[in-house]
Amino acid sequence: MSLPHAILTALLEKPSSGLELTRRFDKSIGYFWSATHQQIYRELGRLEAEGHIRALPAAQPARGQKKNYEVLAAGRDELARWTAAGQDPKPLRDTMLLRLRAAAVVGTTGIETDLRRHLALHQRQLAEYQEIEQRDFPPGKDSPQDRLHHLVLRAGIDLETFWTRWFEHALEEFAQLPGS
Amino acid sequence: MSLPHAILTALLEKPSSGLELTRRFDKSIGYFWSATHQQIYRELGRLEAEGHIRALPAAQPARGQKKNYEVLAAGRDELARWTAAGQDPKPLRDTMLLRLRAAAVVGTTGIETDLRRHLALHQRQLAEYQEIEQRDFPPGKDSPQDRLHHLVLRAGIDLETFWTRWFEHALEEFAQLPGS
DNA sequence: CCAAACATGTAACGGGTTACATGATTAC
DNA sequence: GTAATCATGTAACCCGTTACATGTTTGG
Repeated sequence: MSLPHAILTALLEKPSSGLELTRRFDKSIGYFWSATHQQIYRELGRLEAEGHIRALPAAQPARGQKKNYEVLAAGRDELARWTAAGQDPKPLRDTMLLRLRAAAVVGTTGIETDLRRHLALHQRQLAEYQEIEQRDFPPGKDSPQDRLHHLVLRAGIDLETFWTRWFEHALEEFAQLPGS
Repeated sequence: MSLPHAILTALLEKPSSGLELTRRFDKSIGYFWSATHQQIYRELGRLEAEGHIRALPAAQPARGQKKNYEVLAAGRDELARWTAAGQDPKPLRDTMLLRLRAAAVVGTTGIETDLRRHLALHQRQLAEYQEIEQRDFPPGKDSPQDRLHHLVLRAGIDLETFWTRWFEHALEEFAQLPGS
């Protein structure tokens, strides 16, 4: 139950239409909570039915017609409630780690190529985050909002740093493995 | 489509019944791919129907009766194929980061307690992983299987290390935030 | 005018989660 | 004998994914 709250957050930051939200979920909030346009439209419908958001007037309820949404007081309250409520962290679920475990049984043939590819992807993501940091968080900016946003970005940067190092280490190990 | 392959891996490591698998998914493989007993039974049924595993004979097909499964050649082949095939990494999806982003809009009231709780949980998980490392991976052990298992465990240790540091950093930031 | 891009949806499916159901074995 | 535990399942629901459908505006 996080997608509706991701949408509420995005709409509070800036009222938008479904497609605009989809675009914003390709970056920004999407960096730690991705969603497709189908999910977003489905959820916008529910949020509107629950009275958490409303379509701005002057928007015809027709297909192919842009509909802008804004958050209502009830929606803001719900988001505040959800944000403050305790939640357990989700257990890790990582396919690559599972594949390495499987490789210990059925052999490592073919994985190394994908290890290299994943390393490159994580390096690229890291570079992207670092650019955002330099562009959006110069030393002067430190309003409470900026500090929170920077904290979140820091998590992304440090996570990608961890993964790039780990994949490098993994490839070193593979180089020492017999029959590779 | 990873759960069947997690199960195949577990069954190749050691033939088991559904409940034994469930127990093993609470540790070991479950550290990076968790599953409930309902998921496991559903998937065991499918894997058997597809001819990837079979129930060992001398097991009555009755309710409440233990059924041990072993992997067939077709199952091993499928696991090898899946392990070698290229797969894209899943985008990050983290509730706590989303909550911090929401907190930048609706206020930070109430989150700090949960930050502390999560920090403690990650510290505990880290300690557990470190115990496993000391117990299962003494300097001498370095067969290819051991190296792969150790590599996976290393990912867990380094990930939890990252999270503990990040939560500590987050709490420092919160200490400097006005109105906390 | 027509193709591309914009914009909003519907339908179907599969995996993960939760609640519940049922039979067999063991401990007291 | 009966309560707890072991063991295997069924059913319903929600979310994420994929494929497809439909209408509108804009550029050439």
